Amino acid sequence: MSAKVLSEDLIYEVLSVVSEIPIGNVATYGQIAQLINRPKNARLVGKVLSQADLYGEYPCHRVVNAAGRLAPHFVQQKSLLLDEGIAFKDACHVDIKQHKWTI
DNA sequence: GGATTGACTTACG
DNA sequence: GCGTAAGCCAATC
Repeated sequence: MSAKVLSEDLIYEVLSVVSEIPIGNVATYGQIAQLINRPKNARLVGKVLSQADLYGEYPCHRVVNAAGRLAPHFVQQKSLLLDEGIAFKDACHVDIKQHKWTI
């Protein structure tokens, strides 16, 4: 297998999961962290996604935190989610109770 | 190689 | 629901 266990593998796994999030659903960082076999690396997921656009185009806007809040550095996220039919509770909170991605 | 930081999570008050 | 504290891990300085 690959000898790399750092960023490139992490990025590949994270983006692979993110790309599988169906339209109309959102996932949390912790959820993705578990899917890539790293239940404690929720923060790494966010850091990877911050650079994900440099590795390719992925629906990183479908990824929110456990409270359903949007990324503080990703203002366009709201528009992208609205375009996919995601319901918002507030300017910075999606209706995660309704749209949370079930594995 | 230690200290700091970060698109997080959970627990507690 | 919100602020604070603690926990975890990799990248960066």
